[in-house]
Amino acid sequence: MKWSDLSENWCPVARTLSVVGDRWTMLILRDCFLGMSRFEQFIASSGMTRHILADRLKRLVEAGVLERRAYTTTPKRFDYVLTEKGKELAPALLTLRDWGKKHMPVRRATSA
Amino acid sequence: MKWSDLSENWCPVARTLSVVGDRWTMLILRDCFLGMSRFEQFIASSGMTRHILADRLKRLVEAGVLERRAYTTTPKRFDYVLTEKGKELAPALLTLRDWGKKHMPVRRATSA
DNA sequence: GAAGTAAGTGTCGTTTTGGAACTATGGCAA
DNA sequence: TTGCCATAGTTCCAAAACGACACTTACTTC
Repeated sequence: MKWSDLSENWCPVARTLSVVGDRWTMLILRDCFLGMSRFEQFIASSGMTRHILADRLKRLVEAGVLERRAYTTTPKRFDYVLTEKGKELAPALLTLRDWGKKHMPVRRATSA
Repeated sequence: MKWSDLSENWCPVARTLSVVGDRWTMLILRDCFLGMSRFEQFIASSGMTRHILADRLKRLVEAGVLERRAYTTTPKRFDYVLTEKGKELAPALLTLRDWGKKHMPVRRATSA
């Protein structure tokens, strides 16, 4: 893997993937679109490890897709919210969702 | 990573990602849409290692996104071509491309 | 019969990941 | 004012995935 090498690739698809080309990253974004914004929420929702979540959030903030905003100063707690750039990933998530609905039916429900 | 665990997830986005939620996988699909179909072509185009390419192709074939077709029987050579299911990922690739064009400008060209 | 091509495998050392515990800071409650 | 809980991470270790590159197999061509 050369995460960052892709960011200067001639191909815009590759450049996009340098930011969101990771299963966990996409799931974080999905959760953001569902209204989540906090570390523990992402953990509970996605099943990823705290380690990876911390790493992916950092990358997304660096990439300008999410913004890290303190919502309390005293114990220093943060919200992660979509920037305009991040919000414009909605169509991508929606096409992935549509494809999944059509081509990846669930055989047995895992929760609902 | 729990590649396969996601395939039965309640969320269609997650299920889709269980198949294509990987930077290399997406790049292979991009190349397919650009008309490529052979091992060495993918290698030359994407810069991934043969090891990973072999693995991802196998997964994509298992997922029904690509079809592995022998184009010579004597030395056993194969083409990897998009199935209908695979072709329907085009909108997803296009939205990723559009986002990349808009939000991930190239600072310096790497090849062209 | 030596070299080239296509499609992988094998090996090996380095990264990344998964899992779980640990830290820091403050709230609340007894 | 000690103890427990919540949030947002960080640290540690073992296991899995990855990157680089050589090697294989089965032809073809020179």
